Amino acid sequence: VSELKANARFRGSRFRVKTPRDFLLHRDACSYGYFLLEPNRWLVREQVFVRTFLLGKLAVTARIAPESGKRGADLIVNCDAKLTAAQRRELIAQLTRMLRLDESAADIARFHKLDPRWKKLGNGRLCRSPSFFEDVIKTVTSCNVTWPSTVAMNRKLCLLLGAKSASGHRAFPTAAQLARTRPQKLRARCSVGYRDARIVELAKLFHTGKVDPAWFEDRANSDQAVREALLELPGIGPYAAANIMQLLGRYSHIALDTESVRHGRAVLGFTGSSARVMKRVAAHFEPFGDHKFRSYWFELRVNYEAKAGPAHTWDYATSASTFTSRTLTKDSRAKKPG
DNA sequence: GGTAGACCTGGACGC
DNA sequence: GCGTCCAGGTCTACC
Repeated sequence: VSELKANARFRGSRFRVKTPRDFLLHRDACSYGYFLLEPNRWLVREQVFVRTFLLGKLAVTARIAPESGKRGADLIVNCDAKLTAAQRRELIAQLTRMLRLDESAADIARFHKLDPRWKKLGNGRLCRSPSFFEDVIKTVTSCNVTWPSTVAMNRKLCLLLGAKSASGHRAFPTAAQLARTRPQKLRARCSVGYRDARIVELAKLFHTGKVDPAWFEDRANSDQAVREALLELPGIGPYAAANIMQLLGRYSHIALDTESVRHGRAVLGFTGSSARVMKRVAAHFEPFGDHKFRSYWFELRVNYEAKAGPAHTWDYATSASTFTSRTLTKDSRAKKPG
């Protein structure tokens, strides 16, 4: 019954989107933890991705499902509103960025040539946000907190500021919206703590054009230049910069954090201080060169999935509690599911 | 250049 | 139910 009701709300525009020949929605959408963060929803039972997009001023919720279970199947998109041709193009552009549909099978094959461990499964694409801005804010909400807090911050940000679609879902706040929000309000209503001023400051930098997403997305700029520019931003340190770089499709740096240390000790068998283990983890992935983040990330995921099941069986409702309980490790709380 | 401590929130734990 | 402890990355001050 609930499924029927859900479908009834998505009787707006319906269209199909081409995917690369190796693409699988359940694998490539659930490839990085951001698929569990609002306004993204992964419906485990239906294996459908739901997300509210902002198209100009219109918030539109879309249900995205593969036409079949085969690799490279078209995606069928059902919206809760009628879209103009321009709005449809914009939604497809955002979906393309999010699911990395512009990363071809040949691009993924280059990664597999360097690290053949993931060739059979086809792992390569890492899910991200429809915009650079959302990726930056989501990264800030993942710093210095455990996963349930990151989930809560994103949920509350959408609830407080996100535009509402016809089916009642919320979009992610825009830079303009966050830029005119008082930090104290963010802290009180969204549980962002001391990140309040940093989030508003970041939003102002984007809103005023002092941060130009096009510059960061431009492949002509070197990884080093992009990294240095990211480190100039408030709330962005070495971990956040490396994470945002991988979200930009630049995999030459590993986002080293406490999970890296846990992995170094538990899986790679490294010993010594945290700083020493971290250095050894960095050295361990050095042979993977410009693809090292992906090698690192998919290696981490092997452990997550061994303990919590395949990522496409993780849903929003249970992920927060799942990843805070001690089901993943005996001696540490898992922080960032992938 | 390296390091210690403050910054917040929420889960775990002991009582 | 309450209080305490702890995890988590960035930033600033200090050596």
